[in-house]
Amino acid sequence: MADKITPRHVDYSRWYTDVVIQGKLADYSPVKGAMVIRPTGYAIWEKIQQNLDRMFKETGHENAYFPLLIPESFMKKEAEHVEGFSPECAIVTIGGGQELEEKLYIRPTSETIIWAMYKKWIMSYRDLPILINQWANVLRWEMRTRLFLRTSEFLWQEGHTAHETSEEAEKEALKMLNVYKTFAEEYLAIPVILGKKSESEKFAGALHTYCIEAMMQDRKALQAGTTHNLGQNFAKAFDVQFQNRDGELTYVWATSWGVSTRLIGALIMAHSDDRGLVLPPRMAQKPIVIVPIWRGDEEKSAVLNFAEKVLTELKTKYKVIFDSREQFKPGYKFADWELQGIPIRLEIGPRDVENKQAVLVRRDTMKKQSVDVDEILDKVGTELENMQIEMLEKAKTFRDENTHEIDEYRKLTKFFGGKGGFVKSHWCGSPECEEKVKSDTKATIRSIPFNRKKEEGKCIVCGEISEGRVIFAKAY
RNA sequence: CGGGGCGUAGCGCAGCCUGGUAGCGCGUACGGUUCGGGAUCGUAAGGCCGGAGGUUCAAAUCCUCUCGCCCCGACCA
Repeated sequence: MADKITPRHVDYSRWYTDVVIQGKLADYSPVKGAMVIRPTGYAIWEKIQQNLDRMFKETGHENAYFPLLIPESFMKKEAEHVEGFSPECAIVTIGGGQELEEKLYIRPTSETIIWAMYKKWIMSYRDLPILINQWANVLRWEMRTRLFLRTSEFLWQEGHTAHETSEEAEKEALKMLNVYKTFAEEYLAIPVILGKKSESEKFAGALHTYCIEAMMQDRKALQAGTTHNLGQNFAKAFDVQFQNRDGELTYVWATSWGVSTRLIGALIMAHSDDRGLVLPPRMAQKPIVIVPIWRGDEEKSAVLNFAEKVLTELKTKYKVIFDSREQFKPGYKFADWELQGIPIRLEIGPRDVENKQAVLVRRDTMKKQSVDVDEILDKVGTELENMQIEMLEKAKTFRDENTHEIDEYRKLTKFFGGKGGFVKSHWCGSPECEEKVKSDTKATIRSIPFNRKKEEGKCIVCGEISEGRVIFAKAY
């Protein structure tokens, strides 16, 4: 605990790891590439789950659970899918001491097993739509892993829907993208750009992949969530046909969509500072900590008495941490809770008891103010709301300040050789031009934004006609 | 898979070159003084020196093999 966090400007990557480890969010496990999510970190995941789950249900989805193990033959049915995922799969070959007749893949994603089941369940248009979500763990054998951002096993939710028409599937993919956007902005306080992925970046087996893309404090992009219009690819691979309203047999239209524990990494990298985690109030399981301060027994009882009254009042509305640990001095406690991102700290010492006040400190701004205990409930409420809003604003300002329109290739390569950020440039749509930028700068097309201006331009690489700008950035 | 680094107390490390009683800091436990920004003093507990084999009177240290982890690249949510 005495360890200091490496400041962001010294080493961003070490800073991130320090925040995660010292904030007790996660720890390295004995299994390579897999991490342990500790209670403080898991509480954030639970917040993500609670809110998204509610939003999924409000949009008509229901939860189900499919098996962890997928028969090898299923994995091989959709050509692009196999190619995309096979290299990063772990495979079970022995069960009960016996070599298995058919190998079982540990799911890297569940499209295949789910569509095998949908074949059984879908006969008629009357069986549609199916709107199922599952909360699960998946495994992808990654070469290089980073806490939360890329671990071989991770937790996520995956929605898998089946529809009568192409239009309906497209609508669903966009609807869920908007659910993700709302969640990212209103809860995580991370502004996101909605858009479509280029061919090379889309999901293996999808027609289109949509994404919400966010900027981290090192100006790199992080894909925070994706939704896919799978077209009829999986229905064809698994032969899922239904009798439509005209009595004809047709293939089902599909979507899938997911967000993962990576969102916790995004949350950390978007807001935290050199003191540690900064949580938007809505993501804090316990948004308030009270730190009583005293000298000697006499003060101790007076302070604790007073502080407990404040606690009782706040508890009517919030979950509150009351830190009366004897073995630590106040300064230590301040640092400790700052590390864990608690949005509001209330310091209560002898002076405050005398004035019937408490010192309120906001984690994001670190600004202190004295608050009368009579109005403390209101004041805390206002500050929590303000903090939620201001954190989003701050992140948005940062992103906009680091987003630039660039029209010359030389400037583009120079930009990514420097401090980087988001670049809006014209692109003709060819994979070759996209690839050239990638090999020259390591930046990729993160998004073809929905809201881009219709604008005649010339591709920044080849000079061919382009109808709008796309976003280039280095990404996690 | 390529490059680099490292395995010694819970954590971070020194000791290894030049073999000879395993050490430091932090943390932990107990006691005292402290308490408005990471306190301090005292006492104590805590080790198959990653594993196997070899050399030697003697190995954390020398030799061989092996296992694992971390960081940087190519791949990926």
